[in-house]
Amino acid sequence: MAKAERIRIYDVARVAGVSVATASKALNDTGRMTEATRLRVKQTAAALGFRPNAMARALTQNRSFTVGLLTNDTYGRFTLPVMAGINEALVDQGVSVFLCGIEDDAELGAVHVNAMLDKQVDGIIATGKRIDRQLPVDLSGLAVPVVYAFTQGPEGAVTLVSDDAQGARDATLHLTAVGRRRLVHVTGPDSFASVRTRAGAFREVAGDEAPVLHGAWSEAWGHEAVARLWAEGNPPDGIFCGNDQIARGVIDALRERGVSVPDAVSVIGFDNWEIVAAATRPPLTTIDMNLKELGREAGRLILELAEGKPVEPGIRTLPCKLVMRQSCGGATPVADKLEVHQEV
Amino acid sequence: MAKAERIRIYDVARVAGVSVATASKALNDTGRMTEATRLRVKQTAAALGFRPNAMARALTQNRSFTVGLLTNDTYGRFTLPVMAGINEALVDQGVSVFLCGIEDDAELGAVHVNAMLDKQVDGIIATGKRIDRQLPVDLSGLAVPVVYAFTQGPEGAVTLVSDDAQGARDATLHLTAVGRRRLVHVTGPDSFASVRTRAGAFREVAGDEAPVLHGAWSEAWGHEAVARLWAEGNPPDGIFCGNDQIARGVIDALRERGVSVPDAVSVIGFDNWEIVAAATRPPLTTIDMNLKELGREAGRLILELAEGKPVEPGIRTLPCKLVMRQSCGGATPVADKLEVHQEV
DNA sequence: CGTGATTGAGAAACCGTTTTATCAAGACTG
DNA sequence: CAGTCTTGATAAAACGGTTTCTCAATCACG
Repeated sequence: MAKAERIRIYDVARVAGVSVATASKALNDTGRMTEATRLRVKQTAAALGFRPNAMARALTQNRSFTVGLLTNDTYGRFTLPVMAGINEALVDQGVSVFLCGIEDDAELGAVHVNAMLDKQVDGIIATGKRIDRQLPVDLSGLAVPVVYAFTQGPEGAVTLVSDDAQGARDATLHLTAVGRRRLVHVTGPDSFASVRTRAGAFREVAGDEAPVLHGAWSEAWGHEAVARLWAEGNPPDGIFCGNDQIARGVIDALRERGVSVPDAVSVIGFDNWEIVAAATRPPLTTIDMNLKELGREAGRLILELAEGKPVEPGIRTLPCKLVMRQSCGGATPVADKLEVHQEV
Repeated sequence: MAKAERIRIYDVARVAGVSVATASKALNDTGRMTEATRLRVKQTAAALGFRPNAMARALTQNRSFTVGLLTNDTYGRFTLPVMAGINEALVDQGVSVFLCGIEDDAELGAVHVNAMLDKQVDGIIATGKRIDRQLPVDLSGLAVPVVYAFTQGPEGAVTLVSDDAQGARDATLHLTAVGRRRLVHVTGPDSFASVRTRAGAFREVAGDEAPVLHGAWSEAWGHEAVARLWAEGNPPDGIFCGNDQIARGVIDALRERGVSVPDAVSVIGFDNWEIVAAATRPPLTTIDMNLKELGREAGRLILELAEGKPVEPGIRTLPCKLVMRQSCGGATPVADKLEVHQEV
């Protein structure tokens, strides 16, 4: 469509019969001039299909309308929803996002950070796959603002995390709400902060004696946990799993044992990884961490920082929400697609 | 670390006792000068920690060292490996990647494309979740080069796809290699070009009469297909599935029926979606589409195009490769992590 | 009606590079 | 030794915008 030569502001000015200075001011709604002139310039620009060269603009304003997103989450399980939220918050402002996957390689991280800085990013958002670990790069003392989303930042940084405690509490409360009394929590390794937080919240609701089983973040561990629980007497009637993969393993194992979900046992997961949660039989009731909203918020914050507005440092906690499907019984099952995309 | 003021080339020039022109040429290995001068400038630049302002550079060279990646694959199943490859090919060249998810929204697509063009991207790579569909944006006649990776481009475009036929052939051959004779193909909807290609290749090897069952791309369909196949007499002893999710459904259904995989039946998938393939019991032998390599190639091509080098248009086909795990028997099972990351 | 304040618009400087054109000095050439 | 060729380096002009000054024309006011 648009071919060869790009329209420059110079062209707009000439056609509109004004100087470039006036044209610039007209288009940016700055400076003083007749409303008529401003309108004429704007219409001319629109008619000519003028799109300002972002590079030139960046050079003078020292703003590139670009932010960098750094992640070490290769599969994108966490990064993609966050990214979607960020983009959503920024696209209207004309801000684009550089995505850089850096594995856990410090050197690669440094390379990418430098590339970003060279490109004059207005800010950097760091995100990861684990809330209690820092990325293998030092982002402190950079000339640009940094926001940490779903990964740990240094003291005094602006950090966004989802509310593990509230999510775990809601999950456990949901189990009690559907009438379960013998609750257990099957979760990941004790070394994860979020595991400890969730386990704490679980016991807050289920009682200090309620069992918590630690293992890997895998379906296999879900199977094994069920084997253990059913080997002892008095198996649970409500299982809160640390993530959806464990939950899937648990549900599969229960079916293999002939234990009905949700009739005999309710199972609830954590993450709302749709690809897993929707494939379990029955579909998994789980906790959604609202990562997209977290991304949106991160986008908003980095923008404010980039514009020089003051942002209070510290950890901001965003609520999780319960997504009801059919693995807990009790509630009316909701159509999957609907529920998942229903968020505001 | 690096604080307040950035070092400009002006500073380097002053300290090195040369003009900015000389400094620029020294650092870019252009122009004529004593080797001594060149070296002195370079050393000064290094000592001062000079990093050129990419915006300013972009303005003169009309190259931003930036490319846009457009995708409609929300889950990142296909996009992320492609992206990883692209980044790998480009990071050494100092090129960064804008990632834009555009769902299937034409308007959103246009917004993002325009944002990219404003930022003077050197090229755009379009990728998607389906090889036979175009993205809902028109990228033809743009001022910048475009490469299509794993998505359909218009006539005469530079397009990269994985070799569905070869992959399907290899999968089927593998089933025969482990001694299977009654083969079936359980795959996705007939409307997908890759489904038809793979089915064709399957029959090429397995015989024209070999059954092909079409359904959804889901575990549920895998279950149902098994139910159907075992309802009739003479069930298959080798099943080639159109993707890993179907394969997982098939394997689960077989276990529920007490049919041993791989003793009684061999199952092979397609995609090598590790999160699925590694979680099936037994782990899934499957076909890897080499998406990362596809991304690398896309990166290389877009770079050549951006540099004005001639690139022959047309469709380039990259080979798939067989990833052996344990669902087919026959071969020595390979440790999962090893196999997956072993690629060159 | 003269004078100071306000308004609308433009000229020019600037942002940090690259690149082109220019130029002085030294190296050949005949 | 005068004239031409190289060579190494520089000044200045881009690149495409934004922003700061400056200034003439209009307006308000006593």
